[in-house]
Formats: sequence, C-alpha cells, structure tokens
Amino acid sequence: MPLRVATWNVNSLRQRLEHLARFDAEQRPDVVCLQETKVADGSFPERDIKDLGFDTVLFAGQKAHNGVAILSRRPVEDHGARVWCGKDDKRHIFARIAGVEVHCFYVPSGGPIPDPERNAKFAHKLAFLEEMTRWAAAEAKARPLLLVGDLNVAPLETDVWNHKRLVRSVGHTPGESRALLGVLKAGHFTDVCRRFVPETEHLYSWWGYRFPASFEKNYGWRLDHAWATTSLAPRLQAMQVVTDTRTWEKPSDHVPVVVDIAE
DNA sequence: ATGGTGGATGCTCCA
Repeated sequence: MPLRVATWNVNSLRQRLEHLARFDAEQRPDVVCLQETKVADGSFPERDIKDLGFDTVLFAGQKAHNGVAILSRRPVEDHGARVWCGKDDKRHIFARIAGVEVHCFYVPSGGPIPDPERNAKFAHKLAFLEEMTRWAAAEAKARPLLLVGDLNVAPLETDVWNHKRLVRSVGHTPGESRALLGVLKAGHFTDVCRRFVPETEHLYSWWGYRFPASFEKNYGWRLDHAWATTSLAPRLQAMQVVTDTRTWEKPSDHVPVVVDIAE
C-alpha cells in the first residue's frame, strides 16, 4: 500500500468535521494536511479527529484565522513548525512520516490589490513566497520533502478559468506565478498535480463563494498544490483532486488533493 | 477599491 497524503483547506475545521469524516471514509488517507482550521489550540477537536483513527494529531492554530494541522495514521518520526516573515501566524507545520518530511503551508491570500506599495497584505504575500521558495530550494537538496497546501497562487494559464481576465488579479499575477515556477523550473521539485494532469488541461482546486454559481460554471482556480522533491518523483503513483466535496452541503471553497507515494 | 458569500467574532475583519 502506498503512503497516501491529502491536503485540504477546510475553511474552519469545526464547520467541516462531518465532511472530513466522509472524505476520510471514502479516501482513507494515511496523512491529512489541513489549512484554515480557524481554531485556537485549546479548542481543537482532537477527540473527534482521533476517533477517525488518526493516532497522531499535530496542530498549530490561533483564534479565528489561519491555522494548520497534520493528522496521521502512521507513526510520526519528527515534527515541528517554523515562523515565516517574522510573524507567528500559524501558516506552517511539518511532520516526518515513513521517511518523508511532509510540510503543510497556508500562504497569505494577499488582499485585493496586486500592488505591494498600496497593499501591505500583498507585500506580505510576496515576502512569504520569497522566503518559502528560497527555503524550499535549499532544503530540497538535503532530503525527501513533500510540500503541500494552499499556496494561494494559480501559476499556469490553465490553472484559472480565464487567464486573460484574471492575469491582473491577486493569485494569478506574473510575479506570484514566477515565484512558484522558478523553484519548479530550477529542478528542485516536481509539481505533482501537473505530473498527472498535463498543463494543456484546466485543473482547479478552489471555486469562490462570492462569484455566483462559480462551481456550476466551473469558474475555478488551482490554489492547492503538492510538490515532491525530485528524489521522490519516481515513487509518485497517483494524484486525485477530489472535486466531489464541493458538491456536499455547506462545503469548503477548496477541495482536497490526494497524492499516493510508493514505499 | 467592485460586488458577490461564508466563517468567526461580538456590533466588523478576513478570505
């Protein structure tokens, strides 16, 4: 059996517990990386998660915003978290499982205006992407890494429903795309989703709430990613974007991405 | 610099 790792921005873990249980029953992942848990550590629903069969539950959260977690059925060999851009705002957690260091990221959304001079949130996002990609490129040489999460960037033209219309929108600007594609093109990582779905095909993991009927019209973006170091690439067996969850009642705006790694 | 909706919080902020 391969190591099955899922990543999912649940947009409030407490609102999504039933969806997590259903997803877990259908996909049986060994590891689940969550973003936007939106819960302080003291209120984390640890019992509910352990009852699903995840013996190890790691979380780094805060009240109301952000928050990440890693749930594992397999033994966790090491774990930790890192502070990015000098802000301890709960956007990263990692665990080594079956020899693979799994890093779970929640990149800042970046606010509405794609100009770092006028929008401090966009400046923060660019700084975060710079720090994260620099770190990733350096660490990739050392050991097998699987970097997953909501990177809040759709880097390819086919990662959004209308490139021309959205190229000046935060999340799809050339600068943001360059930050991600630079690491991939440097050969440090394989974009797991694009290894299984060619770049000529549209692929999305997020359909916004605010755009009317975005899911029905398939007005999506690919914001959720999985990157494997090139040393892991030969072991990549399968990838699924579990679009079905977006049809469930009161869904997250993001859907899970599931990756299978041969052991 | 627009609105749309959803989540957490507490009479708005964030995505």
